[in-house]
Amino acid sequence: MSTRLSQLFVRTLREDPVDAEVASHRLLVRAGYIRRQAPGIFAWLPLGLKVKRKIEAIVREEMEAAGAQEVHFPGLLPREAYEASGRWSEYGDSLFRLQDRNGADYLLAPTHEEVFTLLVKDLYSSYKDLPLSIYQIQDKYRDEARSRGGLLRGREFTMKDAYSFDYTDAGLDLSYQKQRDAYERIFTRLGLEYAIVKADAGAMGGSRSEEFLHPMAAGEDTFVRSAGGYTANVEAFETVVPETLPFDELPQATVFDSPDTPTIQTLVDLANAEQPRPDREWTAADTLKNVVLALRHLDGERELVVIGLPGDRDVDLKRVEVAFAPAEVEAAGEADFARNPDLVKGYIGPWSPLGPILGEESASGIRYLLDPRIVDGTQWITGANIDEKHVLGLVAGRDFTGDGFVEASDVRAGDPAPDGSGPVELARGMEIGHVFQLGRKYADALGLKVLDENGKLVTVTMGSYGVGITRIMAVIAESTNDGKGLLWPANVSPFDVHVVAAGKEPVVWETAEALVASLEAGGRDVLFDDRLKVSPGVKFGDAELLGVPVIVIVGRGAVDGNVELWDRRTNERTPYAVADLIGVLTA
RNA sequence: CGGGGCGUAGCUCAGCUUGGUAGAGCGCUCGGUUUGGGACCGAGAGGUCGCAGGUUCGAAUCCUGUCGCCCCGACCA
Repeated sequence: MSTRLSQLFVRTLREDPVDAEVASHRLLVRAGYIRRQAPGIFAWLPLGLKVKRKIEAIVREEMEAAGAQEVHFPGLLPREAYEASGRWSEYGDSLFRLQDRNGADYLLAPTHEEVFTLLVKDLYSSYKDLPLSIYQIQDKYRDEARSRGGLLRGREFTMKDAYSFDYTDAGLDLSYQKQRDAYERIFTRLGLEYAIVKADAGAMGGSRSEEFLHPMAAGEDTFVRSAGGYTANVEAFETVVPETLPFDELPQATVFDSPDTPTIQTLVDLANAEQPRPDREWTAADTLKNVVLALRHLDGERELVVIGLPGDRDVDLKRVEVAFAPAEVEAAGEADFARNPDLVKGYIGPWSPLGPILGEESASGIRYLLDPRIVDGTQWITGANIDEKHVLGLVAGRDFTGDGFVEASDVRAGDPAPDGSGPVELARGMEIGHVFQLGRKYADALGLKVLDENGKLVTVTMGSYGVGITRIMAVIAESTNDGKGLLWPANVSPFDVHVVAAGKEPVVWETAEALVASLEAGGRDVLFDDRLKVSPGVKFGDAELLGVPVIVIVGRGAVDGNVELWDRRTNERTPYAVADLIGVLTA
């Protein structure tokens, strides 16, 4: 096949579009691959479609190799299924909802767990039909609070979503592993570096979950990795719990005056000045900070919860949200404090001279959750629940206890990995794939059961596996462009060869035409820049912008039957006799 | 949701302070010259100045409102 640039539906832009910030977005628009239609929604031009389809083809091949069969669902779905799974409300504002002429509720699907589950329920009722893996490549809709980065996070995007159905846990493990292996092959074929990190299952429910993150500065996820090979999303990072300490010999806690201590640092300074420690200085890590949060539950109830954590740590909102999902989390406001006079702002602590203040069994009745580092026997400086007073030497397990532990503190470089593989470092990454075991959440909600070998009804266990096709395209563009333009890996490039005719002599055009025909005959997909009145400079610039990695220049040398092979990646130009070049490029 | 910025030709922008017939470059059309790194000359086409209201003889420009878009942030005793 070949395409003449003079006929191709494309217009390259000389200047950067003003609304595009990240390189992939800028270049895809400038090179005429996509056009913005609405915020986070793009139209696809021929070049963009070609690349997208090549990525899809690779994903399809690996899905089929993994034993998954392709199906296709509508993007427009009725409310009922999502009502049954609870996601009509759980998805919140991110769901595009609409109504038909009769006022019936519909949605534009953000993912398809429900309808896949229902279809399998419709058709299958025996363990003999399982395992089953089916997938689709389809456009998804999510009304993102803030779409960004062009294709990196859109409101309409193409996703490959696969679902596995098993009737045993072992079967699910196997199906999960097959998809996970397929993902490794997909990203390897696409030349994308990736880290597999433990992830939180979030609103999707379920248990085991891993994300494939491509390390990149513009990434949206922060993840941790240790030299010893541990990787995890910060949301899923598990704090290493210290040993508990004996506390029988410890002195009683003492209350001390602490006016003007609006921050942890001022508190630490005051303690060092007036309550000095013999062996070392007090630090922020000796203080117990109590953060008041408000949870908004699905049923609308507002619950205050206090989180106790070492004073040198901050609450990580994302981790907190995961910990309390599906409830939404926000900072407690003035009104919350007004309703709970037990909480003395600035001096909140689990204990006061009058007795326990925090905890479900305490005076306030407010749930009190602790950072896992606050183990029995640890001693703390914390608020005494009296204005301008703190307490020193308050001992966990003796003077106060929490209602449980919560992973709420921020994760820092240098924190120990939970598997003992050493300290972790933090990195930014973009999620390009996600595999997780849904378990029986959807099957339970929607009643998907089969008869097992013993004639007993068992609930099916499911997995769900997503790859963002359009996001991958942006990530590839992001990681391979070189400032002059796009630079595609050969297996997703819109064309195999980009032939540039530079010059106006008839021999140039005759040579170029013949070359294109030969390459085409040799099975190559060729883009031929046949624009007669366009100067060579413009053609070279466009060739660089479009990003086909193999460029052939037919110009001055054509008279002697010579052309140049231009390697876009290395920028090297190598002269060839036409016949030799055809041999090289069609080998 | 909070903060900042911006809406004028297909694209990138000027004009607005100080109201007076809508501008430039690129792109596009026609003619001609040019052709190995974004050529040149000449002639053209193309805009409800985001929208609504107001002030005024007169509004892209001043006032009010509104809508939209882009970027950053979203938690803290």
